[in-house]
Amino acid sequence: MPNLDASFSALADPTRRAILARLALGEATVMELAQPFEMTQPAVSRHLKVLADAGLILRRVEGTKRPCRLAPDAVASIDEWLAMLRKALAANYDRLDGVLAGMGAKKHATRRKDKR
Amino acid sequence: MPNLDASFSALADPTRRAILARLALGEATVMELAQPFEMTQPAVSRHLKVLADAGLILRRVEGTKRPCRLAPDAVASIDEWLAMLRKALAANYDRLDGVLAGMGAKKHATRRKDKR
DNA sequence: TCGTTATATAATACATTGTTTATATAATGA
DNA sequence: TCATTATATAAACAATGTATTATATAACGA
Repeated sequence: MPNLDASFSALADPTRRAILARLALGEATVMELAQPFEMTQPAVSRHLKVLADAGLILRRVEGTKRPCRLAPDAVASIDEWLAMLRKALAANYDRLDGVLAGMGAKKHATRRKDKR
Repeated sequence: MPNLDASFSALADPTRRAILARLALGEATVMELAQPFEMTQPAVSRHLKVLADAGLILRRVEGTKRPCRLAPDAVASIDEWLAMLRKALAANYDRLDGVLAGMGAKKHATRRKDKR
């Protein structure tokens, strides 16, 4: 299983997510990806390398082309981690609900946007 | 819904994921979080700000403390995006399976680790 | 009110990342 | 074999992000 550092780091970049979204529509070569994204080919190649290293995409060789596609089990490991959070949320939420209600600080969570 | 850029960027950092994992065990104050992670308090504060801005955690005020906890719907928006990938994978995988099989390039994906 | 505790902010040093241009490599077709 | 197409790599650099120390602020307890 690919490591989470690489996976999330890869997904953290909007360009790479856009690339994945594009690949969700089907296989695409590097040039095909470079066009809609208004970036140079080397830039896309670099992003693809990041995605590949993270195990999010797979590449095959077809002549001089290297069509990319989404990696089947990429999402799985990410899901696993998120499942941990999900589970914790389910548990903590209820628990805290009581705690918070009991101290009058209920929905009053005091979240400061950025303050000053 | 929080934006994905912020969410994934926040999750991309191992320290922040560790903090979330810690928070999965229950609420914790800044100092409580700072201890196990062997970092200075300001560093943790900064990470918490990132997590809060990304909508991944909530903070409430309790005296001089500011206990943090996981945000209930944080995972949701991330899941939505991943669902898109998941769906695409389900669709593309089958489709490509045929394509690949039909051109002898099957499992031969040629993924270069880092080459040289 | 004063010292302490809990946390945030500022200034700064440093590492990482993303982009570009230029160039290399590798397969294709004439 | 030569020009072309598709992609990768290198070098350079700007932009970001992260960690640290020093300092500010705010609530608490004596």
